[in-house]
Amino acid sequence: MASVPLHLSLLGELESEVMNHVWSTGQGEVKAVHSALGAPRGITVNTVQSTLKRLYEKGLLARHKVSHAYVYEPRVSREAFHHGLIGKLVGQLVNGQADALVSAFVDLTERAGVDQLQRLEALVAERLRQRDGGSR
Amino acid sequence: MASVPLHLSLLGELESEVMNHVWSTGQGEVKAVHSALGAPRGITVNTVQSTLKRLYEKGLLARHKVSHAYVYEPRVSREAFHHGLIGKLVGQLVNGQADALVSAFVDLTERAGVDQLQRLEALVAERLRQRDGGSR
DNA sequence: CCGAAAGACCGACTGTCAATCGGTGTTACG
DNA sequence: CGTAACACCGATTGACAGTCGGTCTTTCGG
Repeated sequence: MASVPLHLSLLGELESEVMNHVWSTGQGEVKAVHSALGAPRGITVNTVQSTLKRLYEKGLLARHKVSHAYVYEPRVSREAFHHGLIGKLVGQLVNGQADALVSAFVDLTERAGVDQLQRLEALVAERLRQRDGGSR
Repeated sequence: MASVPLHLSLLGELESEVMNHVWSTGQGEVKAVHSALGAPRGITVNTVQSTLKRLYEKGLLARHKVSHAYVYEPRVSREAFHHGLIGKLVGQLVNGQADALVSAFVDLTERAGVDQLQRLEALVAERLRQRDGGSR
């Protein structure tokens, strides 16, 4: 019935690291990113620049010129990105059987610690409350 | 601090459909799979066979000979596969900030319906109970 | 025992995409 | 105006998936 295509647009190795760097430091100048990630890898500044540009073209980074150089900065937060990713994955995987997914997730959360489990509980409770007495 | 590589081994288009077919019908003979998925696409039986084989090599399908032909069957359940996928994704994404993830997930679950939200609640409650009074 | 039919494999191509550079313009500044 | 710094474009390499064609092997009715 449901053919599940399964198509997430993930990032490559370098791309991921670059995004993380930019997300962490909140900003990304080619030189800086290269010093932090490129140099250790022994790759050219050029490569880093291309990657930054690709990320920009993918809409994950924003950039603006300062003098004649570009300065990049995140366009979507790490959270938003992850959120979207998980959303897509989940959407594609679960085409009906949300059950399996939910329990799978609880498993994961549990592994992350009891505190997270409790946090999850609180969140769910809140949502349900909003639904119940909520408007809409 | 944490560089998040981000590497999920997803399946291709055809591969996904084949897996779904096998999961649904519980079984996969080349001919059958081809009739169901290949023919409509206008692709050769050969292509389907290659795909089945690749899936087998990836460990997702098992197979055994019946006469001189192979009959495939799922080696991991759809649930297990999804579980694993989500687990990897989550594991790679969240390297510390489990928070964002948890709330993101609740969002998704909510979108799936209140019933799922309640199911989630029940599950969490159960886990917490097990932890509390549980052995270990 | 023999040949056709069914099926499994291997090798080869194409297309997509990330990672990488080199080479070539461009621009800000002393 | 020359140079250093930087942006871009184009090309290459290395995965992979999707697709086949060609070929070797096994099974089975005569």
